[in-house]
Amino acid sequence: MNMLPQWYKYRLILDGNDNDKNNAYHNDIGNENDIGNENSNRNTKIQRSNESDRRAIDRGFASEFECPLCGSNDLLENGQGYVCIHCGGMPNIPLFDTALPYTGGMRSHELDTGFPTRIGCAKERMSVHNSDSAHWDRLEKRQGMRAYAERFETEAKTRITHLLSGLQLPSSFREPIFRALKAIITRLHAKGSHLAPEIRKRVHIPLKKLIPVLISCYCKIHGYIIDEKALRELAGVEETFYRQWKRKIMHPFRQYRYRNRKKLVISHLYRVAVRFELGMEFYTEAITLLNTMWKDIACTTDEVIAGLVCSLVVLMRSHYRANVKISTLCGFLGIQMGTVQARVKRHLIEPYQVEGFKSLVKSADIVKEAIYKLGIFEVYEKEVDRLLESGTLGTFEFTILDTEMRVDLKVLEILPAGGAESGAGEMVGEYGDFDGHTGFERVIFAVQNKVDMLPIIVSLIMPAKAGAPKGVFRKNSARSKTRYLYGAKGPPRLIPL
DNA sequence: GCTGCCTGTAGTCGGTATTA
DNA sequence: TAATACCGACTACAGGCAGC
Repeated sequence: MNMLPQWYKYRLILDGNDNDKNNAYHNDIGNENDIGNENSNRNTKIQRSNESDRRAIDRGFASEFECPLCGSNDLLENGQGYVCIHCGGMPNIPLFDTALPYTGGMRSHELDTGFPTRIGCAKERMSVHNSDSAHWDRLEKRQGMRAYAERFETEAKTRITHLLSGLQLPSSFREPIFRALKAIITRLHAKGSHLAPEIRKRVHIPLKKLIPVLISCYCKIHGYIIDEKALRELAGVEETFYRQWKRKIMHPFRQYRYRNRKKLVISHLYRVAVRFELGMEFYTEAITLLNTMWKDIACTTDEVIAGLVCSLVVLMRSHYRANVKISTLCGFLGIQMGTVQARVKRHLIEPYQVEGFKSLVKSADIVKEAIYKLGIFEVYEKEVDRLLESGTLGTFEFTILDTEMRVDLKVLEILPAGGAESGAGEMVGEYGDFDGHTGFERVIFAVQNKVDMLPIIVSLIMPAKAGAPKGVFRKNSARSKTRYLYGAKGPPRLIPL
């Protein structure tokens, strides 16, 4: 305590439980203002003023000279401010406020002057004490309002910052969350609140409880996934309160009720693709699956939808399973694997009546079979398995002409992975046929890159023009896809065709 | 208040990596 | 090589919530 500044001793003297300290304070005020020897009526008025003064000052100082994080009074002064010696918190207490020059015409009780004064200047107090107590009470009320607003902002922002840093969320969330906090408090006490008037009058929620709920809601609205259990533990708020007020706070937010859910889910898909280095191929396939299944799976939370879609793509493409575990993926999205398993069974296995499903990973083949029944993905791996079993080998090339989309299966040239300009590929399997008369539209190659010897699946999808000569197709109507087959490490690499 | 659905939790099992 | 730790997966069960 000896490290605190001289004027902080007033805080010690102002301790209301110590009569000696009170007397010392009263004497101090009395001497300063030279009002100690007036008539009894005036003494009573002064005493009441001093008492209310003391209470007002105490209220103002109580939070500012305590560490907002741990509540300790042991603050260490340094060159820029004060630091709590227990937790290292830095209360927002400036040593001196020199930003605003004093002008004699200003009165410290005026709102919007920006002065951090508490009880006015000595001259002002003198004039007030010598006049009427109503004026004094009015001043005190105004000062109290401003002190509360400052204390509220300091405490709220400190708590928000503490929780954001604990959850490793961007510090840029602080201001919008603080604005939302003020809006929520206004809303809770407003006439138009959804709460009944008699309840509204009694609503007084400690910031300690309200802020974590608000942070959760803000992250939910903006598509950020947080560990709510960690948030509750960090803030020290009970689960029952948290759940109840989360619903109450979320309800009035039109922004949340009418949010673009699909857009938020897609943002989750992108985060998964980046986090697990699955590449844009995973991302686009997940979006395709999401769009196809959206009507069936939309009746649940955004994170569960994202987890369901990502899990399905991972289970469908075996090369992804080397990079990501389903449980890890679910953990990343803040959901449980059991939830995804129940969704898969409900929305995929049961509708398509696929037999033999036991569990998510163990029955990956069953899941894959059900996904193929959606009709949106090519059955690459099954087809290529058959290619490899056939043992067809040979060297092929293809050329694509500018004027017409002509595909010749005798010609094959692929660009090697890694962006090299060109390189010959050795075909390890070949499947399919095309015929402009019959309309067969897909050709699948299994090729082996000579650079890293990885098997790569190449698919050409060519809508055939009825009646056209064999091998001639509509211009710009062909599209191609590539797939790695087995054992690919690292992000998938696409081979441009 | 009941019911069914959705979601999360905790216990358990099995496979794999690590260490003595 | 055996013991141990860790991780992923599975499953039963409990709690919350909305609809009736």
